[in-house]
Amino acid sequence: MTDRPSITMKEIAQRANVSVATISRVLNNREYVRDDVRRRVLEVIDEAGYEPDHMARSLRTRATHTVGFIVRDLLDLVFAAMAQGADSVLGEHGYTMLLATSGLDAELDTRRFAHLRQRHVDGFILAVSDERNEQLVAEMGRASVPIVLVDREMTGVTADAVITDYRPGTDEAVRYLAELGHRRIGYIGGDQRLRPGRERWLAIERAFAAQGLTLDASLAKRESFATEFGYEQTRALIDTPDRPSAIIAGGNQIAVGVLQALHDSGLRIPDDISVISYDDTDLLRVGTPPVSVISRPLIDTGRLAAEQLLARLNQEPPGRFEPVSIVLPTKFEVRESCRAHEELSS
Amino acid sequence: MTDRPSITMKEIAQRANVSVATISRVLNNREYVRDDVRRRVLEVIDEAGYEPDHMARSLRTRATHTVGFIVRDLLDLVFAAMAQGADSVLGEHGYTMLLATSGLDAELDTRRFAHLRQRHVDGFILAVSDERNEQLVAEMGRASVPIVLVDREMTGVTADAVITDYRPGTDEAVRYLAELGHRRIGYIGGDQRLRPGRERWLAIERAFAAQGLTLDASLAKRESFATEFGYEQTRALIDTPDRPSAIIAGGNQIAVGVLQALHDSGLRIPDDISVISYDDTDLLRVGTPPVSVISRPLIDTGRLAAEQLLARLNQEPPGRFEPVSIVLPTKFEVRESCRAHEELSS
DNA sequence: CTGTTAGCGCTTTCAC
DNA sequence: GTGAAAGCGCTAACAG
Repeated sequence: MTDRPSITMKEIAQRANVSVATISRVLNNREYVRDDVRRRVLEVIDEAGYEPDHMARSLRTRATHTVGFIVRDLLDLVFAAMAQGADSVLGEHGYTMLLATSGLDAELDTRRFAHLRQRHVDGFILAVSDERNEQLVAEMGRASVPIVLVDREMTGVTADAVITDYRPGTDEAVRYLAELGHRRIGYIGGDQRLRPGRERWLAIERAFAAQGLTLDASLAKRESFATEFGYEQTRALIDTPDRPSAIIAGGNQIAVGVLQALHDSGLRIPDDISVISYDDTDLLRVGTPPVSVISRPLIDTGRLAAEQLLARLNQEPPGRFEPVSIVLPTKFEVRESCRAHEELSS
Repeated sequence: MTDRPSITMKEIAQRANVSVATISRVLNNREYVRDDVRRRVLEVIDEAGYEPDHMARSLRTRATHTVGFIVRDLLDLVFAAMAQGADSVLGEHGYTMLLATSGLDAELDTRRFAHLRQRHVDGFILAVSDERNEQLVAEMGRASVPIVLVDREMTGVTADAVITDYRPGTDEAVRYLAELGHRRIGYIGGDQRLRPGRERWLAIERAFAAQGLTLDASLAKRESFATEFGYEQTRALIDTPDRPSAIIAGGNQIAVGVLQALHDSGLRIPDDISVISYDDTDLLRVGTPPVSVISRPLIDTGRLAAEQLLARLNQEPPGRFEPVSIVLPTKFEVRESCRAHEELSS
C-alpha cells in the first residue's frame, strides 16, 4: 500500500535511451518501432524486472480487464461450478474475475453491482437472486458495459444470456417414472421469480401432460430453493394418507432437504419412495442409493458465459447489439433411486 | 470500455463554485471544510449523479481496495466455503475479491499470483496447491502487501495464517473407533505437501498411539486429495484378505471416492465397514447413512482470514510485522456410519 | 478553511 | 520511426 518498489516506464526510457512513447509502443506490440530498438528496450525491461502498471494503464484506456461476477452463494455447487468455469476462461484471456456474493439478500445484488460498476469492470456475469429487482435493473441500465446472465431472464435490460432448456431432461425423467407405474408424483420446486424455478415448473407441467398424468395441486409446491423448504414440504407430502410414490426435487439444495426428510421419517429410497432431482452433486451421485438426476453442464455454463462476454468485449464496433441467448440442454441420468410402483388400480 | 458518460470532479467543482481540492476533501470526509460548503458540494454531487473514479483514486493512493484470493478449485466445498466467508467480510468493508482458481496446476498458482500482484491488489488470501513452490515463494517475496494463508504453511515468506488444529477432532474420532472395538483401521490421506495432508496424518498417528493402536503401513496411504485416489485406495484396502473394519477418509473429496468404492463393491456402511471422514459436506451429512466426520468451521476460516488481512491493511504503522497464526479447532460429530466391531480375538 | 499546483504511470495525438 | 507533451481523474502538499 505504501511502497513503490517498482520501476517506472520513464526509468526504462532513460536506460534504453528512448522516449516513453517508444516503450509504450514496444509494450503494446505496436508497429513503427525499429527492430534493434525494440530488442534493446525489451532487454532493458527484462533486466530491470519492469512491469507495467495495470492501474495507470486502465486509467488511460478505460479498460480494466476485469469482469464482475455476482452470485448468491458459492456454497451452492451450481454457482460454484459456474464461477469455476467462468474464471478458467477469463484467466486464459488475461481477465480477472471480481467476485461478489449477495447471500439471500436481493438488495445486496444491487449494491454489489453498483460497487463493481464504479470499479469499472469491463463486463458482468450475473446470476441475480431476483429477476424483477427494479433497483438492479436501473443500475444495469446505467452500466454501459456488456452483461451476460446465467440462467436468468430480465426484462428492461440489454444482456446476453446462457440459459438451460429443462424440457428434454424433464420429459425423459417423467416418462421414466410413468413407465415405472408412478401416478402420484410430488414436485417440490423453487422460487418462481427465478428462471430455473419457472422453467422447471413449465417443463414438469408439459411432461406430466405428455404422460397423461395430472399434476395434483396438493402434490406440487414451488416457493423456494432452500434446503429447509425441501425438508418441510417433503414431511408434509409423506404425512398425507395418500402419499406420492415418487418425489421430484426442483433443485440440488431442495434435494438435500428431501433426502434428509426421508431419512428422518424412515422411508427408504427406492423401496418406499422414488426420488429424482434436478442438478447433479456429489450427494446425488454417490449417496446411497445414487439418485437419478436431470442434469445440465454447469461448468460449461460458466465457460460459455465468459466466452460470450469476451466476444462482446472484442466486438467491432462496440456499442449496441442484438442480445443472444445460448441454450444448453438437460439430460436425464438414470441411477438407483427409482423403482416400479405396483398400482392396485385398473 | 469506450464511453465516458460519467461526470468528473472538475465539473462538480465548477458547478459548486469551489476547487477540486474541496470536492476531494468532502468526498474523503476530511475536516477543514465549512459546513455550508460541504452541504452545497454534496448537493451538487447528488443531483449530478457524480461517482468518484475508483481507478484514478487508486492510481494516486496506491490502494485498490481489492484482495486477491487464490484457490485450487471452487468445486471443492472446502474452498467454496472459505471464499464465501472471506467475500462476505471483504464486502462489508468495501473491499472486493479478485478470485483466481489455479486448478491442479501448481504453476498456475504462480502465474495467477503474479498477475494479481501486478494489478496491485492490497493483499492476498491464499490456499496454494503446493507449499514448496519456489517460484511462488519468490513471487510472494516481491509482493509488498500482506498475505494470509489458509491452512497452509510456507517457509521463506512473511505471512499470517489461519490454520486448523486437527488433533481434538481426530483424537475423539479414533477413540470412538477404538471403543467400538476397531483395531484394523485404514487411513486414506492427502498430499503431504499441503498442511492438511501433513497435520491430519500427524494427528492420526498421535491418536492411534494414544489408543494403543498400530498404524499398519499397508493400511495407511497418503498421496492425494483426489476422489480417484480415495476410490482406488479403498478398492485396494478392501481387496485384501484381512481388510480393515473401518476407514478414515482424509478429506471430503477422498471421501467421495471411498463411498463410491464401497458402494461399487457392495459393502454396506456401517454393517460391513465403518467410515469416518474429515470435513463436512452435504454428501456426508445427509447421505445414507450420514457419515461421522471430523469437522471444522470452514466459513469462519474464510472470514477470519479476511479479518486478519483487513487488520494488517489498517495497521499502524504499515510495514514489517510479526506474523500470527490463528488456530481453529476441529470436532468430531458422531452420525451413523460406524458400528461396533466384534473381534474374535483375546 | 480553501485554492493552486504538481504529479500517480501510462497512452496517444501530433510534430519532426 | 521516434519524441514531446498533453492529459486520464484524482489526491496531497503547500500557500494563502
